Amino acid sequence: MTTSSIVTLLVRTATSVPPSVPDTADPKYRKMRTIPSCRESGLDRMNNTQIAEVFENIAGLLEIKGERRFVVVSYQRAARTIDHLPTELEQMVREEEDLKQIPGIGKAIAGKITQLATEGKMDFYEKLRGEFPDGILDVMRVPGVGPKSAKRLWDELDVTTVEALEAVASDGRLAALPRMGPKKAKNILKEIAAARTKGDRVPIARALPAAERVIGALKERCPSIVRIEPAGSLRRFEETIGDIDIVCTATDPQNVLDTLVELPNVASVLAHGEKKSAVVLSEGVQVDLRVVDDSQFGALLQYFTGDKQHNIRLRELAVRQGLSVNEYGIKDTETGETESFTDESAMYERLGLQYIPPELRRGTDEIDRARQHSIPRLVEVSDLKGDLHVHTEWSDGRDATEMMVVAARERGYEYVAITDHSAGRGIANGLSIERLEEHIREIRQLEDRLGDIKLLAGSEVDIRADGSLDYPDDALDELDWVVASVHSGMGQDAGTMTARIIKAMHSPHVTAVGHLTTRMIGERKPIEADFESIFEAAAKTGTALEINASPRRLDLKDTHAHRARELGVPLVIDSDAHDAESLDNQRCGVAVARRAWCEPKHILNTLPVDSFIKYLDTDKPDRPQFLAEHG
DNA sequence: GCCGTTTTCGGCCCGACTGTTTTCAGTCG
Repeated sequence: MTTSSIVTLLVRTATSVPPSVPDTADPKYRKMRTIPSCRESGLDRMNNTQIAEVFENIAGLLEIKGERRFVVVSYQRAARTIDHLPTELEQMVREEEDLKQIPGIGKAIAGKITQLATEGKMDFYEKLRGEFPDGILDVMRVPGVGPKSAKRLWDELDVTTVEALEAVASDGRLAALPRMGPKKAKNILKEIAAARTKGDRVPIARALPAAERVIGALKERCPSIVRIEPAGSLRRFEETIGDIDIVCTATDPQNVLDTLVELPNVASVLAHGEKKSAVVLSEGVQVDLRVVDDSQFGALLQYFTGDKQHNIRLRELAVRQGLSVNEYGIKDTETGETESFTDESAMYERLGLQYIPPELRRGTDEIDRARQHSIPRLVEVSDLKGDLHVHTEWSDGRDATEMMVVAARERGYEYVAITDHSAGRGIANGLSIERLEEHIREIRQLEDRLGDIKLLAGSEVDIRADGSLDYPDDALDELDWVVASVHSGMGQDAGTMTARIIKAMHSPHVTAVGHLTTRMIGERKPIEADFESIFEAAAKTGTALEINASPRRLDLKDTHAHRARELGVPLVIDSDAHDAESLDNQRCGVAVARRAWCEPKHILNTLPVDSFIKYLDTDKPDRPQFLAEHG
């Protein structure tokens, strides 16, 4: 089969699958219609996510208006860049930093950001928005409806909402338009219906085990598999996943594709061809499996890993070298010959680039860094020497202390901190002072008995609403490691919350602050606080900040970890395991750290046990300096 | 609108399908 026919097959099956579309009834998408300006939202200031949303909307409206493509693309790129920025733009504007240093942001966009940050509004956006009905972006975001169609539907049928779109698609008016037709109408109705039933993006906590089960099941059943790997947002470790992309090579491709659609937990089959199968699992997650020739694996993996901006930037670079990158390899523009790549790193190397880990592929400055060969060696799971946030059956964990410790030892750790909840966490069976003392004795005895792993008697101590800690000082004195966390009063205003957390950091007993924002991805919103001030206080007081590796939390998130690292805050990657198996959460925390460009030296628990004990023996405010010198 | 070990002006990623058309515009990833 020729390359092009393979592609045809791939894409044909791909497009027959209803893609994940935004649920237009979801309040999240309603919100996009209005400017989330500072005053309207009642916040003190606009955060980067909100600013990014404004630029995304500008791009959409300009597209409908028929603005040149490259202008639209510029706004889109700026939006994405802003969303990934470690520092809040408001703060950068306040401190008069030069926004034009940010890749993708030039004079015009910098000016617009400055107005947004200082005045809470943007004249350009206000005027642009006034030219269109509110719901026009919702209409355009229905798959199959692009900017041109949205404009025509508005002009000719007065369609300004998804409901109106549904009406004209149903009653034949849409089909009657030139260059539309009955099939188009039918597809749009299908997409609207799909958007209403299908969920949003899936938190990585759900997608990850689902992907692993599928890959495991395929490997077990298909001995012909040569290579099989997750791609797309899962491989880049985004917090939420649209669908699970899996790339595979095998000596018997058809067998692999047939096996997928016959797996027991497959709820429905969306496509089943010679090069691709797509299914929806019973838990509601879509899986796309692509099987290709082993010689093209590198290029295809690169292409399907993305992200989109990264691939665009990579291809731009290739063009300047007289080359052209596509999903089959790298084509020489003059000779027209395409070079295949069995692995990604050879492909990057061919373009004069250092290998770029998937977590860094965001189209910001990673390609420039790769060109200078200045991408650092990022932290890996194997660098971790300990886990400093572990629960047992003494509070709300499932397994016994010894079982947790033995499991930690099996993972090669030199030390582990047992950190059950403090007394105030009644719901989590928090330890009274008496039980705490008893538990400490158990931990000391266990350490003596095992002899080959350092155990730290610790606690995850509640930070109360007023910033005091949930154990008195003399109890905290007995502990080797204290993770202080917010578990209640999460609705406090930003000022109160910030002061509360900083007060806890000033306690000499608090070695780290756990899951700073308390968010649960897709379930619970983060606290509101002045994170810049908290990071500064952490650096000053020598309080480590946790990257909580529970995939439901991932807290610190990547941009926060990035900023904390820049400010010299010691970071610690913790599993927050409530059973032995969850100690493996660490890889999720490591992925967050990698997205924050963290090297082993930035992560406290990469220290070998001797250095780690010296760290704890260091005066608290001097600890960041100690880590900088010994990490 | 952004950007420059070719460029401060003239470029700007790539390949594919669908639905509508008789050669292509619009859309998608």
